[in-house]
Parts: sequence; structure tokens; C-alpha cells
Amino acid sequence: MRWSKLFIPTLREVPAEAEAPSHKLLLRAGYVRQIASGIYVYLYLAQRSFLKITRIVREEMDAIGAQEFYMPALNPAELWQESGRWDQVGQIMFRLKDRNQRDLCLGITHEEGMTDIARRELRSYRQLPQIWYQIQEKFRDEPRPKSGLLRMRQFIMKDSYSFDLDPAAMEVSYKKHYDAYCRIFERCGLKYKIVEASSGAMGGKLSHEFMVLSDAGEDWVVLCSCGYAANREKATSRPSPVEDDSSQHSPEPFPTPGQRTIEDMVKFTGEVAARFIKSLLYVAEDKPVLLLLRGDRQLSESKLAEVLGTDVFRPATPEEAERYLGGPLGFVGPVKLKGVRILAEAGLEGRRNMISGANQKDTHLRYVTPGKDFKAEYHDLHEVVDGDICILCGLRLKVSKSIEIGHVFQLGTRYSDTMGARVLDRAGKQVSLYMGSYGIGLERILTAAIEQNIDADGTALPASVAPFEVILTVTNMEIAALREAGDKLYEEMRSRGIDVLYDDRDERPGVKFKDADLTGVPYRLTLGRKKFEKGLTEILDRSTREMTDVRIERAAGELETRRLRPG
RNA sequence: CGGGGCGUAGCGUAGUCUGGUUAGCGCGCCUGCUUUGGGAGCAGGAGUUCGUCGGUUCGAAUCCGGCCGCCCCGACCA
Repeated sequence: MRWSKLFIPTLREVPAEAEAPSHKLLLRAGYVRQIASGIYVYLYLAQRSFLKITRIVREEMDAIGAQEFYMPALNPAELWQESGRWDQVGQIMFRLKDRNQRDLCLGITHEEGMTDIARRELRSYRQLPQIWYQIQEKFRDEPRPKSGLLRMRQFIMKDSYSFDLDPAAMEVSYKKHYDAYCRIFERCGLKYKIVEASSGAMGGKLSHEFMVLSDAGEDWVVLCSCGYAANREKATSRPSPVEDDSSQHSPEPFPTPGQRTIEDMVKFTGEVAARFIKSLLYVAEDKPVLLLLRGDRQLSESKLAEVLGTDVFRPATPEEAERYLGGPLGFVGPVKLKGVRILAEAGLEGRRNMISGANQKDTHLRYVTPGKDFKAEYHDLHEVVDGDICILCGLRLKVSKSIEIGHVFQLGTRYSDTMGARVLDRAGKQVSLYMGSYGIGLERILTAAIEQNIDADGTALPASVAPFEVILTVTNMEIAALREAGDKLYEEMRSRGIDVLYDDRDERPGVKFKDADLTGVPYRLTLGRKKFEKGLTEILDRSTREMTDVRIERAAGELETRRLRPG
């Protein structure tokens, strides 16, 4: 393509709306324009990148026997009411009415649509397994779209769904996807981690996320050098050891005027935070729940939701504390409580002679021993923090920010049961299909690739996702010999199938170099006057900045060679 | 939804506190000449309902109120 004929609106200055590095780059390099919060236009360069990413995704999905469909984004409410998600998903779904006041929605994913086809068409185990996928727009009314293409209200997803006879077969389909995802992300040139994830409201058990470590991301992953890797919502850790007084005592009140927080009490008593029982009163579905954590730990509300089986809960108000505990917030504790469910983090089991609130103003208790002085249900409730101990190897864990680029779920029969997707098995019995669902966010692949390769001048994209493979830059189009050599080289590269962007604009060299750096195209082939007179052109590797002079007639061949061994 | 910030030409911004000529500057854009290896120079030129609606005032980008939009932090995130 000749740049002089293209629309690539690069900017010298970053629009004030952009904060995340990839967002700034996408705007400056002329890839995208925003039309509303979380809604973007993909201009020529972005679209070219997406076509390349899409092609990689297609090839790898097709390679595991997946069949491409295209589902409507516009769905009737009935489908979602049958699965129960019409009520379950809440405000994240865009809902609308047609002219006859019938409820419709825009799909957030397509379990319902795919399961609907499956239940209508699949009759026999002989038709299994099936893997169906699509590459299509998803709509989500996010509470807060952010960071350019990282969290949008409309985005492109590759989503696939597997249908199998039993759990073992489902695992085979799951593994196929897992492996295909690895190949996709490798081909896209991404450095990624695979972590155990919680499946959230999707239902199902086993789930993995594919994550690219990046400060621009919004998910937290917990990693250990031994290989342990989990989403923070799911991750667990061992408590670091604490010395407790092991002698026999009974709880004993002592005055602590005005000492409401763990921090206050650490200063007041001189004991370390881990010696305290942090007691949080919550109200879950109108019932009080007392949550106990080690003084130096934070509650993970996602884990709490899993334990409670609901996400309808909140911290109690001061009035509620008085009502349920008989004492004010700040002096809450588990001893001698009646009528309040007590959940404790597992790390409190076996501890002795700790300090807790006494449910009485300005009073705490010492010598509180879990199990002896109060009974609790023990669960994994704490949020893992940097430096916690790995449950597998005992080393320190690291918590890192990351971008979620893919997610695979084993759904089991959650949708086939609710929607009635069954087939006859070998024995002629009706059985629910075992499903999996698998998603890749296409914009996040591009965003992650940009973030991973960003530098002061722009970005250096992997060739597989860059909008072009090469930019051919002629430094001065007014010099006829140079221009003619450029035209000739351009035609030669095109005839060899090299994806080349020919910068034939009547601009000064500086402008062309700056623009080339911005776009992230992996190679720049420069035709400049001095070297041209010696029959030379130069190849610049955008990522390493390495410059190589080659004879003009060999340049196209050299680029082909490099394409075969990228990186 | 809670907290914070912002809205002036395509982009970046000054001016707003303390109301008063024709709303200023840089980049970009158009024309001409010069220039051509890291965002050129000179000359001329076009482009703004100052987010929007209302109020105060002789007079509003500026003061007051409503609304809309965008960004950030948090909540939230199938």
C-alpha cells in the first residue's frame, strides 16, 4: 500500500483522554479513535492488525476441529430467562425492547445461543464431540470502561463452546482449547502466564486464565518460582509462622480506651498484628455473619461470596453491630456470641491466646484461643498479598498486575441442565451434555502486544500482529532516481508476497522515521540518497534498533529470510 | 454508584480566582518559495455556538444553577 493514498492519522501530541501507554499509542499511531466511553472505531491500521490476529485464531481453532459459526448479538430474553442469566447477570447486560415491547438483549457471551442450537439439533452421542466457535462482537454495559481497548463496552471475542458426553470427554475438549490457546498466544508473540482461576458466576469448576503481566492490566495474579500460579481471587497462601503463648489461660478483658483498629492496638499493646483476631461484622442476605481474620490479613470478598454462596452482603452498620453483638464496631470479637454465624480464615485454626474485641466499648480480650473459646467454620477467606508463603513450596509469593487475554472454563451441565440440552448415550438413556466455554479478547491481544513492546518512540509489534511487515521509506521523493528505485523495490516486495507499506509521501525524512517508529511495524527498509549511490539500502529492526546495510537487489530476499525466522 | 479531575479550532494548551476591545499561543491544515537522514524555515491564509440549557449583569469563556460528556481512584467486572 502507498502511504500517500492511505488514511493513517498520526498525532504529535497525545489526546488528553488517554492515560494507559497502549491507549496513547493507539491514538497517536492512528490506529483507533474513540466515539464514546468504551466504544472505539478501528481505523485502517487497527483493522489490519485484527485481521491478522483473527486469522491466527481461526487457523488454530480449525486445527482442533472447531467449526466456525456466526451468532446474532441480538438475543430474545426468553433464551436468557431459560438459563437463569436474565436475572443473574444484572446490569452488565444491555437490554432493550422491540416495537411490540418484547424484551431483547445484546449478548455478553453466547452459552445460551450455542446451547439452544445444541439442544435442538444434537440427538445422539454419536454426534459428539462438537466444538463450535465464532469471532463476534460482545456488548457489556461495564460500570467503568477504561484504558483504551482494555475494557470496552463493545469488543470482539473469539468464543467457543464444546459439547461432550461425559466429564472425561469434556476434559479432552478443554485440553484441546488449552493447547490451542498456547499456540495462538505464542504465534501472537506474547509472553503470557497461565493461572488457575475462579469461574465466578459462569458456573462450572475448573478454569484457567491466560495472563500477560503488565502494569496496565487490572487483574492480579499470584505467582511462585515453583510454578504455582493463580488468579488472586482464587489464590491461597500459607500464613507466615507466629509465636503464640502456649500456656493455659482463659479469656480476660482489659481496658483499651479508644483503640479501635488493629493498627491502634499494635501500638497500644506492643504485640504484632498477627497476634490479633480481626473481626468483621457483615450482613449477608439480612443475616449477621462474623468474619475472623488474622490481624495482618485482608478479607477477599470474592472468596467470601464463594463460601456464602451469594454476593449479597455488606459490612454491618454501627446500629447493626450494637443489635447483634451488644457492643460498638471497633471492639468486635467472637467470644460468647450467640445467634451469629462465625466464619474464620483457616490460618486461625490451632492458634492460641490471641487478642480480640470484647463486644464492649473500650475493651478487648486477651488469651482468646480459637476452638476453645469460640467455635467457627474455617475457610480460605484471606486475600493473598506480596510476600505470603506458597502452599506448594514454602517460598515467597509474588502478586503481579496483568491483562487477561484468554479464559477457558469447564462448565459441566450448568447450561445443558437448565436449558434441556440432552442426547441419548450408548445405552439409550437421556443425558445432559457436558460443556466447556472458551474466550479470547482480540483487542486485548493487540493491547498486550503493544504494552509488552512499548518504548519512547512507539512500539515494536511482533510481525504476526503488526498491520504491515515492512515499511519502505524513501527519504526524498523529489529525487527521481530514489523515487524510481523505491517504486521498483515496492513492486518487487509485493510480487514476493511481502506485506509492505510504502512510505511514498512527500515528507521530510524525520517525519517518516517518527511515524514509522510509532506504528510498530517490525522492519523499516530505508532508501536514502547516500547509501543508494553505493547501491545500498538499510534494514532497521524496530525492536532491537539494529541496522543492516544490504544491496538493494537483495533487500527483498533478506526480508523474506527474516520473516521465516522472526524475532 | 461513591470520591476526584476536566470540557476553549483537528490535537495540545493560555485566559476563568479578580466579568469589560476582534478569545491568545504551539502543532496540524491551505497557498507560495526555500529545504530533504530523526516531527524544517520564511511569507500569506482558513478554521472556535469557549460542552449544553437557563440565571445574574449595561456586559459572561470568566459568577450562579441544572443537565450532558470524558478521564482517574474505588465499588463492580458473565
